[in-house]
Amino acid sequence: MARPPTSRDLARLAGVSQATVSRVLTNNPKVNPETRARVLQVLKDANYTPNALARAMKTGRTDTIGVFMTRVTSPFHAELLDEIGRVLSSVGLHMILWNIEHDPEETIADVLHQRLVDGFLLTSATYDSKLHTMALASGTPTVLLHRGIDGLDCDQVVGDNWQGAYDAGRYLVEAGHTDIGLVTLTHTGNTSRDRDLGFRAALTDGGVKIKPSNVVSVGVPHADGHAAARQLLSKRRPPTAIYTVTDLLAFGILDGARAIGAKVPDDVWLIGFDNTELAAWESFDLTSVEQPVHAIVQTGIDLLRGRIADPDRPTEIVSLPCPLVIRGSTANTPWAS
Amino acid sequence: MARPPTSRDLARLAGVSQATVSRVLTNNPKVNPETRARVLQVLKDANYTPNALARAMKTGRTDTIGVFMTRVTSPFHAELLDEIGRVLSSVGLHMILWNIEHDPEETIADVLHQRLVDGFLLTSATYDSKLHTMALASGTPTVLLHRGIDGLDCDQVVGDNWQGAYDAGRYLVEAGHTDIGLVTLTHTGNTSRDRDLGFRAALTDGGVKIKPSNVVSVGVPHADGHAAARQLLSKRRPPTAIYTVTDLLAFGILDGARAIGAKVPDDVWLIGFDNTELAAWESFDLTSVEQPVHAIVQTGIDLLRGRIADPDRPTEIVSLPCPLVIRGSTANTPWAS
DNA sequence: ACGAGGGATGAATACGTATACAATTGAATA
DNA sequence: TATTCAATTGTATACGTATTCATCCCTCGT
Repeated sequence: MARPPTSRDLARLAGVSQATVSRVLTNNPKVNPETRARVLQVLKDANYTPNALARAMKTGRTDTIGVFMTRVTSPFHAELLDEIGRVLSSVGLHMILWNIEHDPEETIADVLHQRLVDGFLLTSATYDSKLHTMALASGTPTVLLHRGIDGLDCDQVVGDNWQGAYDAGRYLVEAGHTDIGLVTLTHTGNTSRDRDLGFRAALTDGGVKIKPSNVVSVGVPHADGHAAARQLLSKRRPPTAIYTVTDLLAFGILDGARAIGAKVPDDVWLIGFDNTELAAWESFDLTSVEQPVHAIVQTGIDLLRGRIADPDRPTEIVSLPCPLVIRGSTANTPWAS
Repeated sequence: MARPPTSRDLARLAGVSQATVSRVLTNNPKVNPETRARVLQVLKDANYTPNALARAMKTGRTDTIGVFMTRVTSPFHAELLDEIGRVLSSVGLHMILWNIEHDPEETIADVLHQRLVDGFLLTSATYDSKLHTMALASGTPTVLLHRGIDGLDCDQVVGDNWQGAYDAGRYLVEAGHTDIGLVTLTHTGNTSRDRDLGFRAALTDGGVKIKPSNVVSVGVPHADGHAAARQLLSKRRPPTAIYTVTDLLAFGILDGARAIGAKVPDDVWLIGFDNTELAAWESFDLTSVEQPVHAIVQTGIDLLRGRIADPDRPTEIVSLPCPLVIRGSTANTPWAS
C-alpha cells in the first residue's frame, strides 16, 4: 500500500467525477440514489478512507480537541483523562494531549495558531498560567474543566468545591470534633482555595475555631502529605481530625500517620477530596468528597461542541454538586463519645 | 483574529514572494541573509505560525504520533503515558491518544488510513487484537511498547519480564519459602505469560514445586487481587509467599490479606511487578520487579523516529532488564528462621 | 410543442504550504 | 567584451478534498 487511493482514483473506478464521490462522502442529498449506491460499493471495495488532512484543510474542522493536563500519574487526573477520552470518542472526536509540565510555553503558543484542533479543554488552569489567556486570544473555542478562573469570560465546568468542603467541615463539627487539622495547597487556583474556604466556613458556622498551628500548606505529591501528617500529629496536642484538599495528600497523610503509630480513625479522622478509585481500596478506606467526573466531562464537552458550532453563544459557567462519601477513615460514631 | 495570516499575506508585507517566505520557514539555505532577516522580522511581528494542516498535506508529515493505550487509570499505564508524553514532547512531536477500550475497532481502522499520524506506539498489544496487524498492514511505522508479540516483524521494546520474574522466584526460594502462591492473569499476552513462566522456572530450578491449588488466574482490577488473596489465604495451609504479575493485583492482594487478618510480611510475603510509584508508599511498601519505563519509552521512540526516517531499516526487538526492588512486603530475614 | 424549471452531474477552484522550474542578476572568466 | 555560472528570487503547480458554478437532461405545464 504505497499510496492510499484518493477520491479521484475511486471516481474514475466508479465512472463518476471526483465531485460526486465527495458528495457521497458528505451525505450531500443532491445525488442520485443509484449513483450513491454504486459509489459506496466502490468505496467499500477499496477500503477507502478520506484523507483527514485534506478534508480538514478544506472545511477548517479537524474533529480533534486539544487537551491540556498536568501530572497524569496523579490518580484523579488519570481518571479525568480516562473520562475525557471516553466522552470524546463517543462523539467522534480525537484528542491531542499536552502535558503543561513537559511542553514549554512556546510550544503551546505555536499550537494555538496552527489550527490543529477545533477546540481546547484545559484541566489545569491556574491564575499564574497564561494558557487560558492565550487560548482565548487565539479565538479557539475553549472550556475550562475541573479548575476554573473567577471572572473569566470562558465556558467553565467545575465541581462545587466550596459546597463539598463545607459539607465535610460540617460533618466533622457535628461529630463533635473541636481540634481539627487542615492541609491545603500552596498552589494558586480557585479549586484548592474553595476547598479551603468552604471548610473554614463550616467550622466557623459550627462555632469551631481552627488553630493556625493546625493548618499546613504543602505541595501536591504524596510525600508532602506524609510530612504534613508528621508535623500535625507530633504536636503536643494533635488534632482529632484532618481534612485535606486532595485524595493524594490524604493518602500521604494516612501513610504518615501510620508511620508514627497513629491509627485512623481511632486516633484521628481523615477526609480527602476527589473520591478517586483508590479511596475505596481497603488500604485507604478513605472518606472523601466526590467530584462528579463523568458529569463534569460530559457537560464540558457538550459546552465545547456547542461553542464550536456557534462561537457567539453566551458563556456558561456550570458548577456541579460534590457529595460527601463516608468510609472507614471517619468512624460513624461521634468521636467525642 | 478572524483568520490567521497566511504565508502569502506576510510575503506581501515583506515585499517578497510566498515561495521565499516558505524557504525561510524551512531553513532553506538558498536565500539571501538580508532577505531572511527581513522576512523573519515580519513573521515575528505578525506572530505568525504556519498552518500545520497545509504543511502536513504537502510534506506528508504531521509530526504527530498515535498512541494506543488501555486503562489509563491503572497506575503503571499512567506512568507509561506520562513518560511517553515527556519524551515525545522533548523531540517536538505531538501525541494523539486513543483508548482501545473506548474506541471501536472500526474507528481505529479508519484512523490508520487517514494519514493523520506519522507513526504508532502500541502499548497494549495482545495476540487476539488485530490492532498491530492493521497498523502494520497500513504501512505506517509502528512500535510495540511494553507488550510484545512473539515472532512479529515489528519493532518492539519490552522489559525482560521472564528474567524479572525469575529473579523474584529465586529470591523467594533462597529465602526458604516452599509453599508459594502465584496470581496470574487470564489475559493473553506474552508480558503476563513471561512473568508467569519465568517465575515458575526459578522455582523449578530451586527444587520448589508449586501446587496447582496455589495458582489463581484473575482479571486485571484491584478487586480481583482482593478475591485471589481471600481464596489463597483461607486455605487450610495457605502459602507463605505470594507473587503476582502486576502491582495493581498486588495492592488488591494486600488489601485482601488485611481484610482477613493476615499480616504482610509476617504471615505472608508479597511481590508485585512494575514497581509503580504507589509501591513505594508506606501503605503498600511493596517489593516489586521494576519496569524501566523511561528506557523503554526512550528506546521505543528512538526506534519509531528511525523507522519514520527510513522505513526499510531492519526490525529491532529490544529487551531491557527488570531489577527486583526489595521493600517491606518481604522481610529481609529468611522466612524459615 | 415549447419554454420553464428542477434534479443530477461535471468542471473548475480554493484551502495554505513546499518545491520544481524558470528567470533575473551580478560576478567571474576567457 | 561576450560567456558561463552561481546565487537569489519569482512563477507555477501539486497535495486531496469540499463546494460553487455551469451544464445537461428530463419532466411538466400552458
